[in-house]
Amino acid sequence: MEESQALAAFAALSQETRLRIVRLLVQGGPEGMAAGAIGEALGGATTSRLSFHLTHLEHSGLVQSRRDGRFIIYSAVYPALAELVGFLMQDCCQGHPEICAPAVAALNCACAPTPARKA
Amino acid sequence: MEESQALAAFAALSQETRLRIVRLLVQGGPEGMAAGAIGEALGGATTSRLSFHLTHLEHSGLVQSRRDGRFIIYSAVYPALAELVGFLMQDCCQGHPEICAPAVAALNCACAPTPARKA
DNA sequence: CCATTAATTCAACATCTATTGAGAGGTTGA
DNA sequence: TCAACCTCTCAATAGATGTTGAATTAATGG
Repeated sequence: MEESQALAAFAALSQETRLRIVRLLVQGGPEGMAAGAIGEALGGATTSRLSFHLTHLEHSGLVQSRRDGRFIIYSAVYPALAELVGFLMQDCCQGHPEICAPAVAALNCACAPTPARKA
Repeated sequence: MEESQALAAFAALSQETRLRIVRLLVQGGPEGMAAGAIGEALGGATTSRLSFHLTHLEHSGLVQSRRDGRFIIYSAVYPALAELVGFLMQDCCQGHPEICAPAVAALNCACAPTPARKA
């Protein structure tokens, strides 16, 4: 992953509305959600504001969209999120896993088994 | 982790100089690096600019500092980084690990054994 | 105690970013 | 085709952020 992409992604995540959208879509799974549904879930966001942030997120590569009839469905781009995390934590423990192992354990994701969980 | 902390952290990471500093410190381990050494490693950054960004990072919680004689040593706060990632990816697979497992595998960190590595 | 080294603070300026409200583009079913 | 619906685009404004250079604080050694 290139630095410029990472910067764009972090910039996208540094805004309240956008961070909420990304977390919503991450939890929403691959099916995604229509723009209107996202707006309802967030509450109190004009359509133009929402559109601005969704476009921003799409340009950052963290979110993708497809049209379904009148709706535009947005969904999280999981590989992009993972690459971003990988870019940030690259070479985090230089042969000394004990340094960051407890930190990584905090990931608390069912699909990233930690030594503690022994999966 | 609270949303406001996450927003501050992502904002900190969305700036070129600061992202480079964090990655440098992540790779630098718990011992940390003096402000001057960080400046040299980055190349071409005035001391005031560097100080501005280091202070910004410290306020965000991603980096901590301690004085050692004339030097001020900065180091990464690993648990904060992990919490941030956890906050972003929370409930990313709602019982369907196959959705984000390949993504998480991209983490590529020796201290986060993936199913593929069977550690 | 003075000179030197290390790093921070401050104010001013330029730049970037988000919000708002009005209007326009596509899509569907009658 | 028309009306209803969902969403996007645009220009103006207000607010937040980064850079610069000069001055300042703090610690060390002679």
